[in-house]
Amino acid sequence: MPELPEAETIVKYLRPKIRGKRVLKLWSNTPRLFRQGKNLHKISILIKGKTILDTTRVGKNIVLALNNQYNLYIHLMMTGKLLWNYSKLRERHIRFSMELNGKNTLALHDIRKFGWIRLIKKENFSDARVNKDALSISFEDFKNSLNLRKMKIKNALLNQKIVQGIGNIYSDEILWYAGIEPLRPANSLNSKKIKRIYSAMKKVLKMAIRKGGTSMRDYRKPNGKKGGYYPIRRVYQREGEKCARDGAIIKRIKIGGRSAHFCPYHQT
DNA sequence: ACTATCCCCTGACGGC
DNA sequence: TGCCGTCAGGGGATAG
Repeated sequence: MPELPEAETIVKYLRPKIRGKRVLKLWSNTPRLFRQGKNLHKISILIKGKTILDTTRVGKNIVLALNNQYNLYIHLMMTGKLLWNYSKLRERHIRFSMELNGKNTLALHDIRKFGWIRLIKKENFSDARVNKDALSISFEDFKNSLNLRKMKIKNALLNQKIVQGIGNIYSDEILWYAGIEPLRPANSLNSKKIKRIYSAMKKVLKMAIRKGGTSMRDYRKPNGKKGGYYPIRRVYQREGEKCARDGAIIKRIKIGGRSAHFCPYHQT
């Protein structure tokens, strides 16, 4: 499940490879990919012949900046992978590919077709959006946003309108480090507790980036290698195991249709 | 403003 | 062997 650290890992890998490359040809067999009434033809007209200036990330979105007024946004959702110079003979589930000069190809592999690709005008790439990224958001903005919500803190961390980049794995991990129970209403947390969550958020995401992300089922780096966070995770998918902090048995509950894992002893 | 629920899609897995 | 139900989970839509 690509979340912020996985997107960051992909961006770091791709950035030097595709900087300055020109887009020669686009291919796709999945109309749904483009959403909002767009299609491959409409996208092609605006991209073909353009140069990719840079590769960045906002939340879980991967952003290719073109040398015109557009950015190409890619969201991998749950099973999406970007493949660099993949082998056509080996891969199933390729939904989109982009030929670049120098005989290079960037392809989207996505088993469940939940991922999407959109062209977004640079003028709509607002600071407000960038400033909600989990690694950029200020403590004041984070705290003020949580103070306004009575939703459960687990859901608040997953809500991309509040903070961008956290998914189910890292929300569990962040709350474990912060010692906060996932069911707690966001607006019931005092400044001190929000500070703990804020610090844990930065710590967990940076640690996961250093490890190259979490490979559980589908996620791989564009070179096909696995990320290294999964073995060092503290709670996610550890129901019934002992908490690394205090030895209590880790519980798993459902919150809003998603699984949440936590230590019932130190997360309060 | 927020909650609850469904849907999109495919593959893995357990029960029989 | 294979059929069926369930689960994985981000985000959009919709009803309440």
